[in-house]
Amino acid sequence: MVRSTNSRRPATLASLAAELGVSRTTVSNAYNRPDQLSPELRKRVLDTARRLGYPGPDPVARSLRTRKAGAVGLLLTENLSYAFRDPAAVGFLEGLALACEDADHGLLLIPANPEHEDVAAVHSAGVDGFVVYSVPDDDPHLAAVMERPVPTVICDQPSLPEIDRVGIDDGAAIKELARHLIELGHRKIGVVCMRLARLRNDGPASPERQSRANFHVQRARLTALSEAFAEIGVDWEQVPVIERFDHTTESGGSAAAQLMELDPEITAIICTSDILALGALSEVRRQGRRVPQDITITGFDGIDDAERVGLTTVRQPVLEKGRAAGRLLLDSAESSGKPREVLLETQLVTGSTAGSPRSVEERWFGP
Amino acid sequence: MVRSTNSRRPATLASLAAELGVSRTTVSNAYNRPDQLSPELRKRVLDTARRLGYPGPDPVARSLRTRKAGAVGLLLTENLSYAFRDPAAVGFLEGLALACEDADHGLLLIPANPEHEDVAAVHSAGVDGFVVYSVPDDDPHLAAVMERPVPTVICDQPSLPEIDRVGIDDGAAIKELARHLIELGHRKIGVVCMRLARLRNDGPASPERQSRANFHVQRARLTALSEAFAEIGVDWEQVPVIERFDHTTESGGSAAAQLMELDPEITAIICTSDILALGALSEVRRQGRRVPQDITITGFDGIDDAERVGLTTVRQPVLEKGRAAGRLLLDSAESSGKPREVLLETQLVTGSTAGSPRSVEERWFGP
DNA sequence: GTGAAAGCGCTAACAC
DNA sequence: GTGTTAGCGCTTTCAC
Repeated sequence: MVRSTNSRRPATLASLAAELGVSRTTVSNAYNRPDQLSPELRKRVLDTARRLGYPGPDPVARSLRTRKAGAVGLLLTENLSYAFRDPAAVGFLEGLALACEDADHGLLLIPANPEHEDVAAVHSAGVDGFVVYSVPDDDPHLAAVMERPVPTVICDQPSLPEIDRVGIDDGAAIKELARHLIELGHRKIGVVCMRLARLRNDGPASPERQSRANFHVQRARLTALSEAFAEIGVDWEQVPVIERFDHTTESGGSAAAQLMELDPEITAIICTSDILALGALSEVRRQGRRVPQDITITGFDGIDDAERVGLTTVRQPVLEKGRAAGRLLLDSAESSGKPREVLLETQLVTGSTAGSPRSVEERWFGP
Repeated sequence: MVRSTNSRRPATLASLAAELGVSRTTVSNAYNRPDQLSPELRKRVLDTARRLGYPGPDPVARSLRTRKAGAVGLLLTENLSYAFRDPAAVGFLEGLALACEDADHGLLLIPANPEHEDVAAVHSAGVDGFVVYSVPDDDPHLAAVMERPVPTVICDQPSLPEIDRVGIDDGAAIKELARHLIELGHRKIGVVCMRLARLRNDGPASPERQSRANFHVQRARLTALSEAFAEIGVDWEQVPVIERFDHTTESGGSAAAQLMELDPEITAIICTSDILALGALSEVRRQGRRVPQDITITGFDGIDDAERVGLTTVRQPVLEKGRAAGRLLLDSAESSGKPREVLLETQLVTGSTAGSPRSVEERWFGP
């Protein structure tokens, strides 16, 4: 196997045609419409192409002409490499890749560093459409995507009126979880949540900040929690909510610590992701507390590691989300104008990290 | 945020220029060379663009003109979605994504289903270069990549004389592992390896098949093992090697079972990947044998799960491999003609799954 | 079954 | 600082 040449592109469709003494159309047909010319001629074309080191029609030129790139662009909130760190994101990617593969499309990961406002990468992506995965509603990259005259599907957030979307019912899902905790008897809880805005903020999130969150999913979950607990008379103003910018177990751990220091009386820590919950779990145990006897911890997502340690959480079909997003995008032909929305089912997973809170007496004097 | 229009592309650089009564160059400059025109004019151009719903220069047309796509293509052995299942592949992807991000390039995952011979996806990828990750030397997609007149870097396999490559010294790495087992006293071993050719084969791999393997990495490891054991007088012809096509823990488990049935006397199972080893571990334990007291098991890669369970293995820097491959490709300008090779360091990880074999007496009558 | 003509939308010299 | 010219390499009616 020898590389034809390392130098400058040697031959074009036109030069090949000239060499052969046929028209460009014929050469083009040899590649794209074999039935439009005699097998002999086609063979002659292809053979000469090999001899001249002609690599076949240039994909970019073809794209320009056909107005198809054969690729789907993916925009993520985070550094590209982050996408490979978060199991939920990896699951989503897998599903999306599956859908692309089925439709013979490539998947272009777009470098959209959230720290930078530079949206050039979005502008220069040669794609037939975009999938946007969980970005803040004021993300400049998202705005750039919306400007591109190609179909777009958003997964999770934001929820835009005109745009196809796939997601879950975040509110309903976490409400089910909240009711589970309420039934167990929890009244004093604390919350650890992911970033609520594009600017870093690590610490307590006031109710104002919560309701002003630029991440629709986080906002929906917090709102639903407040509603669920309001139903039993808990004043949400008194519920500590700790925000973390980085989505890591370390963040989850430090947030849990901060929470317990802020209000030692809480009997449960609700985390808006499994990653955060896993970190909280470690931290709580490091402090010598038992779960769930001393404190209850819950997550969200249903990643493998969570199930492995028996975390009480909400399982969402991340792979299906990716696949649904890809399908929606690649079926855009059928899009009859009105935006479509796909809501996937979630499932409460009652693990071993949630239990009934002990009474204050029990806490101090044993069961 | 409103999508300018959902209909057909409304404006082009030319129509914008006409509308403004300026030349196309000026409009182009407004986007690409702000310093080439007055700020006022630029503003007027951009404003009119917004008004007309002009989304900025078409990326494909620009690519055609500039001969740059701003993207790197990635070719994998497996279905795209597999890449997200294998932790080693995910690590590689992360590294590669990092390198691409640094260079403001996108990463295009190319759908190259190994079951199909259809290489159209390779032909239609608008990229500035390819990274090829661990494919068999007779892969038709690889051949298609080699035909494209763009730089290419291969990671792991195959090892082609003309092409830049990044990898590890597979032979040396596994030899170190082999010597470790030899020192522990193992003489009767069995091997579980990954696929050796493009066609499915699940079962024993003869020495001929081993040396004819289309996967350079597997071949190198098997050869090195045979050499290491030859040094102490072990006849490699007698060493059972079980091949598995699918790279899963299930495969590892069934292969281990097959191995033990084939030769109940083996005291160690060397697996050529952690995934296979993890599967072997489960199977062996399921059969009631203790590791390492009853049998020794080793892996290769150093994935998180392996370290978690204390697998004796070889750690290789998967993320660094991805990053190195990306850098090599994106630095191709500096490529002075002669192919470059980057070999990364590996490290023997002595975990808790390798120990001294018990004597036959001990096996039957206890220690 | 084959060819001629007409661009797809853009950028880069170079001249003004 | 702005415009003119000349393609980048290809596909696609539509005649022949």
